[in-house]
Amino acid sequence: MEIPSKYSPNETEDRIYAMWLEKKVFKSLPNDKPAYTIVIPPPNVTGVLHMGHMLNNTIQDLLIRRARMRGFNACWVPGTDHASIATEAKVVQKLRKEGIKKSDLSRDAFMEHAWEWTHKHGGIILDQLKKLGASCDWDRTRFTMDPKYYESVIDCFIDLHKKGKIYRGERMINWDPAALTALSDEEVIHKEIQSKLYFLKYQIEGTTEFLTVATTRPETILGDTAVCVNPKDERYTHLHGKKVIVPLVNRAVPVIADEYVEIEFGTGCLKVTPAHDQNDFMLGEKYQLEVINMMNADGTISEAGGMYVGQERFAVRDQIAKDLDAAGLLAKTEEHLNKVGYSERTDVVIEPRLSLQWFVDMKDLSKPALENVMNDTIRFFPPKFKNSYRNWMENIKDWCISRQLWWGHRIPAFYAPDGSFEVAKNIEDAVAQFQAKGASWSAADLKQDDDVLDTWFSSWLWPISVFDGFYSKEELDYYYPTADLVTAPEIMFFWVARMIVAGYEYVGNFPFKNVYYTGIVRDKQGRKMSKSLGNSPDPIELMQQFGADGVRVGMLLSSPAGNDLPFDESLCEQGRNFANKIWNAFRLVKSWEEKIDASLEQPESSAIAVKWMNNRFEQVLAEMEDGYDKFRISEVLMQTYKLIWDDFCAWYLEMAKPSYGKGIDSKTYNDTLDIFQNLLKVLHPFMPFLTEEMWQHMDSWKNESEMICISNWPAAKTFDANIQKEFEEFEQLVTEVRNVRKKQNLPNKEALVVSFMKTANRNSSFDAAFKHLCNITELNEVSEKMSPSFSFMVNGVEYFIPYTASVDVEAEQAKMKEELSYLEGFLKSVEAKLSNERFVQNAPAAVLEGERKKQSDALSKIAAIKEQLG
RNA sequence: GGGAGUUUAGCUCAGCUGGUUCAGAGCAUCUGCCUUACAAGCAGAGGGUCACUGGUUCGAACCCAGUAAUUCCCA
Repeated sequence: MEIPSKYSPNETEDRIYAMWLEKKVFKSLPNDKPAYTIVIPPPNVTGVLHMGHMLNNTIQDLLIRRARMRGFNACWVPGTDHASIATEAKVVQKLRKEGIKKSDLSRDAFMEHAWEWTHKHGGIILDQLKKLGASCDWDRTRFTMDPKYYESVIDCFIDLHKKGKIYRGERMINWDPAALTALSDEEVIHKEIQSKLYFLKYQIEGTTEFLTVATTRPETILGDTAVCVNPKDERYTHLHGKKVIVPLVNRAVPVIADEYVEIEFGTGCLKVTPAHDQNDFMLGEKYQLEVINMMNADGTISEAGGMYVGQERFAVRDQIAKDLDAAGLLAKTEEHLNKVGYSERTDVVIEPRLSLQWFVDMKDLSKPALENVMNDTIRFFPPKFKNSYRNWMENIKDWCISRQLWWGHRIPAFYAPDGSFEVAKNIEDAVAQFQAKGASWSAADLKQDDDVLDTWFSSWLWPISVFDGFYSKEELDYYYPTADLVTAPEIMFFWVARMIVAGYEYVGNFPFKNVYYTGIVRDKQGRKMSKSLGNSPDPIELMQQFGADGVRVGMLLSSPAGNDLPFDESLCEQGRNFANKIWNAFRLVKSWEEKIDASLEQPESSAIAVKWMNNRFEQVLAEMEDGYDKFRISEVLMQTYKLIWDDFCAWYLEMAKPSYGKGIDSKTYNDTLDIFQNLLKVLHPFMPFLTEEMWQHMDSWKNESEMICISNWPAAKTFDANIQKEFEEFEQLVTEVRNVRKKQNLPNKEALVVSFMKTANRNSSFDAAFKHLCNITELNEVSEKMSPSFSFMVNGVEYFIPYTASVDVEAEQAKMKEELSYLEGFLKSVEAKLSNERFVQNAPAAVLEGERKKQSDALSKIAAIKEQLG
């Protein structure tokens, strides 16, 4: 069979993936084996694959594939998130393009559109993950709005409400005036904005004096109900208890004194607008101030504002500044840098708004979640994230979970006409609950809460609900807690922390053992990849260009946990080249199949090569296992890369390769296949398609296991560090000979004679391989130095290769002199150290010995060069 | 304003308990090769004031203090 010299992933990958699916190798059901479970961070149901997903899912696939090969019952649960606000925004946008306004639709009609959209776009991302090679158990695909999942979210709400952990209250929340919904603190992005500080003049009642107040939001004077100064501020002591007139509005409001006010900021006077600022609200409660809600939900001025009614908030800001100025009530304006909150989804400025919302009381719920991360019951990689986790958890605030949206889990609260309500699973239960309390409302009287729950209020149950854990313990007991969670640090608070909270509350145990935080994928200029910048490559195109394996390697080559990944297509190219390298190694070994000569004994050079390569494999395997334990994924990949490219291809295969036209002995051939097989196994998690394709081409491998993805991970064996030391000596020797060949322009075809100075310490293990690799006919021991000849020292032994006619003797001598002066300098520094009494007294024996060896090596090299120079 | 990081070769990063793993890797670069697996390759080579300033130590990329640059999180 002819195998092409270039590996073409496009022809291979779909075929291999189809085989895996057909053989159901990713399927997991509880059995006798230990479980190894990962739940996917569910992408938005209508999302498309971006580079962040690629990184994230490559890592998950790598972990799950390795676990599968190590004999675990590996279960990777895929699924999607309904992404309440994000999806609803997309649907609203789509309807708008069709000329339909959301406000013109009934809730049911809107939901129909939303489901239609979900069915049309949902699941695309999961198909894209298949291209990547993701070995999910697709039969388990979950969606956060699946009927059973939906039910678990509602039951969770009801349960927490019963426990008194969920309450309804009027609070200052973050209001998105574009999406017309409340947002959690985590959905607000603070940006530093150059804005203006307006200095407004408030007349002191009954005088002609004015008090100047600085504000960034002059339009909110419409809602002013007090002015506050610091009690320690002597400038204003005389005003305590007085009243001032709000400019333009002409309302008299009290001057109150509270430590909250910063004396240094602005004029030291603060206007208090309890309905439109978090801190003002607090002051309002403390001093029982009137609350004037002067803004509508959409950010326009309300009737209560009394002026500018119906106008947009920022237009009013400009207008009111002009009007104040015209009235002589604007003292001045200053440029001012301040932080303004923006909606994560709609990017409009958030309004603090007073409204009735549902909250989860997080104080007690969060305690076990904090404790068990701090004591490493749940481990974070990298651990530095424990700090910010603790910071957040120690200052945790109640979680606003209601959203004024339709797409999501509708809050199970039913209101009676008198305003009382019951939290219940359905309207019948609600009626019964009312009746139990003596209120005889019928179903027709009741109205369910219009709002839905925050998306994260469903995804925080993900590791439980994907196993139907609220209704059956069977799968939960087997798969939970899961092994690893792979996610972005950005959603540590949104999601990771809350899953831990829910885990302890509902299962009494952590949801995952390890959390691996990936970095953010950035472009070459260090910018975050985003749609608006257009700097994100299309993952599907990348995979077409470099193969899924190439892209996987590219993603993992430089992504230590928690570090950002500066992405560059050339990394994928490196991955593709690596695939091709292995492919060609395979072609070589495959070609030996027909060259096996049973009459041949295994040559000594091959025997040592096999011995070394096996030993080397064990050594690197041990390093790799250690790397995996520490989640140092890119290091493990690099170790694998070098093991295959350098050790196996560049050294082993060259040593084991028969001379041109010669056959190969069957022992070397079989040994090579065994080595190759192990290499493919440890490579498989990184490059699943390539390794599976090669596996399928080799019958003897298929005898062990039908597919590499379900073969057995190599068991670690002991290794001998000495063999590696001897090899490194041999490596140096080969390099020296190659250099001599190069200097003399001697091709490898021309055989050489090499001599070495007689010594007791020389190790000859690799001599056969040395002769084979460097085409050396004779390796002679001599007792006198040869001249004229090239000479070099390897581990204290001096080697000689006679000059040929073409050598530039003077240039050679100049080089030797240079080397000599370097060595003499080096020797000096070593001797200086050794003559330092305090060093000799304090340094440990091993270090001292090392220095003495440096000294003696340098001395002998110097002697050799001097002799050579004559 | 509070907190957490980062700074080592042109680029991306290792460097774990202060000392032979100590200045390293991959990529890129340069030189020579289409050598019978692979030019998506092979062989060889060059490249660093470990951000800066001080300190501790026989000894510092590593520990301490300060400075600068930079990233992120929280308010």
